Amino acid sequence: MQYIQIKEMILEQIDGGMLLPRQKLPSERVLALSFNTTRITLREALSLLETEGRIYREDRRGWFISPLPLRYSLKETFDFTQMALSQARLPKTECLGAKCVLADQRVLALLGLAPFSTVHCLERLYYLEGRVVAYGVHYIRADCFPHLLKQDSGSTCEKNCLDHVSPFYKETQYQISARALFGLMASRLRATSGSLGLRVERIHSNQEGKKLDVEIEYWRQDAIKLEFHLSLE
Amino acid sequence: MQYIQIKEMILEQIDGGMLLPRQKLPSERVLALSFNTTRITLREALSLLETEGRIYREDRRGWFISPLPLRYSLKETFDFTQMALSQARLPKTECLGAKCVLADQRVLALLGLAPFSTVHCLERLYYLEGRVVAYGVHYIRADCFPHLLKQDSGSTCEKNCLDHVSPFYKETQYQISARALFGLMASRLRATSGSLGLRVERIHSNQEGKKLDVEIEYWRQDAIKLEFHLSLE
DNA sequence: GAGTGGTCTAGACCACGGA
DNA sequence: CCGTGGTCTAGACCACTCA
Repeated sequence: MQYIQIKEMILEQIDGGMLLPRQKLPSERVLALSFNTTRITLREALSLLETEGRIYREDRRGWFISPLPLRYSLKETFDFTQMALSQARLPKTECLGAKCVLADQRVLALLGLAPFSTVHCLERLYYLEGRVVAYGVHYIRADCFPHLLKQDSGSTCEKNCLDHVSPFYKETQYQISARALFGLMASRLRATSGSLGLRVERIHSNQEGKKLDVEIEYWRQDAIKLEFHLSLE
Repeated sequence: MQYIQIKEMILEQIDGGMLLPRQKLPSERVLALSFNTTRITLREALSLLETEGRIYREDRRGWFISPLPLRYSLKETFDFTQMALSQARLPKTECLGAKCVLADQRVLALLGLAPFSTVHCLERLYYLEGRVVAYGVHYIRADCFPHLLKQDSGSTCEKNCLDHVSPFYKETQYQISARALFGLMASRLRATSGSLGLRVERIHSNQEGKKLDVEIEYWRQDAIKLEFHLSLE
């Protein structure tokens, strides 16, 4: 169980403040040498630290120290910028695209739509202190909000669409699961293919129980800590 | 990316119904041979499937097909038996111990207690169709519920303590995170040391905002899918 | 006691990132 | 172009599980 000891030693360095958040670790070969072992064993130790959320990988770029996770509060609406700022973090949201498209099978099912329905589709990347931490896609029923994207194609993405949609929210349905990140998703997050991510799905319904929109986010595993509270009344 | 293809081939077997839930896969050596590769590469493919929640490991026993995950609804109170039964699953709860102890540092902090406070501590294992899926520990303020364990030491554990405590619940605070399973925790769940688990923490407070108890659960990653809903009023 | 998974060694080649 | 991480080979030993 050599890799456990290696893990502990690296952890000491981190906890001792020798290594700062987002700092790059030495190369695998160098680390393997200094722990007097092979790359395979060394990688075992690194993977363990990755699972524990203490370090993260950027595909082909190396291993880095994880910053403190963002506390992600499960609320009716999701406002990344405000959530980050309130925790003294530096957020950035990048818009990847906003268009009106035919809903695919999965979206049809999630929103309970008839075949060939159209939805507005907004894709975003979320950054903290310059590091990509999540990819999010937002599908909004086009029949309920026909002019959402048409009015001002440029700024709609920056300016939160939520302003138009959220006033109608009555119920919010969450689903959370651990998922492996692959292909496009992985590369958008600069993650190694097959690494673990957290999937957060949020469906909103209005007063009449009609499903208005669905947001799906994929987070880097170490980037968030989920929390929320309920109160009886 | 040979291991991706191997993963896909195994997945086909599972989805094709050739392999049933909780059934054991052939040994790593046999699989490596039949895919004409080495154990290391084969294990890469298996780890990927594990991350995706399609198969799971029992420490030193082998790899098994994952059953469908239990839908875990985040509510004010947690009733494993009822949750499982309502989804046509076969639950079993095993009590590992019930005693009154001095609260350790961590529990003191979680419940906001004064040093040297005592708490009732109940430990349980949760099974589905005979497979261990979670370990849970429940700490309850002893000063608020002094006679909880004294009355009938034997049956208290079976008979849910919740009956005594839950009527006072007013607020519930959840925290969810991905954690690596180690040592005692791993062996209780028959998991390989270092494998991924889901940690669910739940703190209940009463009308006056006083924290009454905290439940901490560690779930095998593939065993549950978290969900919940909110509604505005 | 046979076979298993857990761990480890000592290499290798390739494609990509960054200078 | 160099060094990196991603991937892979071909073995080995040990402690444990299970029949």
